[in-house]
Amino acid sequence: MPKRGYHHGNLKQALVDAALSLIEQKGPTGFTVAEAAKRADVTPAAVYRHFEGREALIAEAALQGHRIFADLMHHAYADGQPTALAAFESTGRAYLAFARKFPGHYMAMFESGVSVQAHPELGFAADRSRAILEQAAEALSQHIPEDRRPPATMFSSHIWAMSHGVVELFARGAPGAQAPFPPEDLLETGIGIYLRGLGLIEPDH
Amino acid sequence: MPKRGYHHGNLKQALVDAALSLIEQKGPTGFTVAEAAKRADVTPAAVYRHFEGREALIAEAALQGHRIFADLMHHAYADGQPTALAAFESTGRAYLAFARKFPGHYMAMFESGVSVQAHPELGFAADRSRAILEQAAEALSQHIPEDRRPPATMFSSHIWAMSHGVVELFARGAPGAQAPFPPEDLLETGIGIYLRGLGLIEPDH
DNA sequence: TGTACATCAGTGAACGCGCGTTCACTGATGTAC
DNA sequence: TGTACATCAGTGAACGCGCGTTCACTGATGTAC
Repeated sequence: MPKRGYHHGNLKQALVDAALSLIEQKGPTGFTVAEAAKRADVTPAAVYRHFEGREALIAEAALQGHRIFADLMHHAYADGQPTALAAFESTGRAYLAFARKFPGHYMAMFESGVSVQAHPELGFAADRSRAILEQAAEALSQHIPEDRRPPATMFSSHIWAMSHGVVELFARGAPGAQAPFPPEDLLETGIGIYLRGLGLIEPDH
Repeated sequence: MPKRGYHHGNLKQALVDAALSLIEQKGPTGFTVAEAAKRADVTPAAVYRHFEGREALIAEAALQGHRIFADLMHHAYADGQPTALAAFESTGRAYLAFARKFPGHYMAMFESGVSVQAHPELGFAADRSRAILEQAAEALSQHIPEDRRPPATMFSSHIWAMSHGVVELFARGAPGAQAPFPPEDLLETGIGIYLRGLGLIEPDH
């Protein structure tokens, strides 16, 4: 157990952590201020020393999620090494890996209903990871003849959409969608076929 | 105004409709029994003459959504006419069209958190539309040489995932994802590239 | 057609509950001298 | 090092609220004769 400094020591983070595990366990709506406070061994009122209210707490959790995610994407991209193609595929996989490893963060970010309008920091944080994927797409698109090269933002959006769809439909308890294949395989093959369609992988490789 | 038969006449459906428009306006969590009853000009208690409770009402709304969706898919598929390819592409588009035309139903189905476990009818209803997409994929896959033909359920899953991802990320107010392109175009081009990857469309057509 | 009775959709009032939030407070920690 | 004071993180109790749900009821409709 980490030492407690001033009073609780690190209540703010403890509350975020409690919220994250609550969201993970009970779903995006299953989180309550009272319960989070209880898990942090603190009175509900203490929450308001660190957050403006319930929304702000979820927003902070989502924000931390976006940061972790962007770091993960950055690490996966690895400055385009060893090849633009491999780096791009890694970033695609990173999406699913993130959802698997940080389900609480993932839910806070995409399923909790926090609005980006009300919390612009969230938008900026999300931009960071999207920018990495777009960078990867941009680098990769250099390998496509210019006259039939789609905009990089377009094909990064495709990958983003496919990744998100695989996660939502097959890597979680979505209605009517038991996974016919492991989500990892599904995403891998899906991205593979898509990249072949762009002429970036040899047909029948 | 439709005539009222016995007492209200058709309260059950009126409640479902009220719930759908509430969900559409206030989000999946913004729906309450009291508010739905109010919109149907009825006491909250009356709801319990027709539904076991709140969950059951949402489940009915979702169920109706699945039926509409399956009908739409069926219509889009049109028994594989004029070609297997065109029919398949139509079913892909149907997903987005449905989300656009029936946002309340869509949200009830995919974002309201009703569990398929607790409501098996939902699972069966969802199976119907999935089966149509798989049928379309199966028919289309006959055009791929057998030795490099992926399982039909796999590539229907890819399309399903891409469609769902496009809808969630770009056709709705999802965090950090302002649409760089119209969702319809994004889905159209995405599916196009994917099908080219499968060798079903001429490269550079 | 008329009357007596059965059915059951919707009422009105109330319930217990847990929620997010507030407020004056207390007491542990940090700081000035 | 010791004392006096300031700060402010967390307390404890309470609030108003809207929720989902229940219950005995009423009165419109349907049915049997």
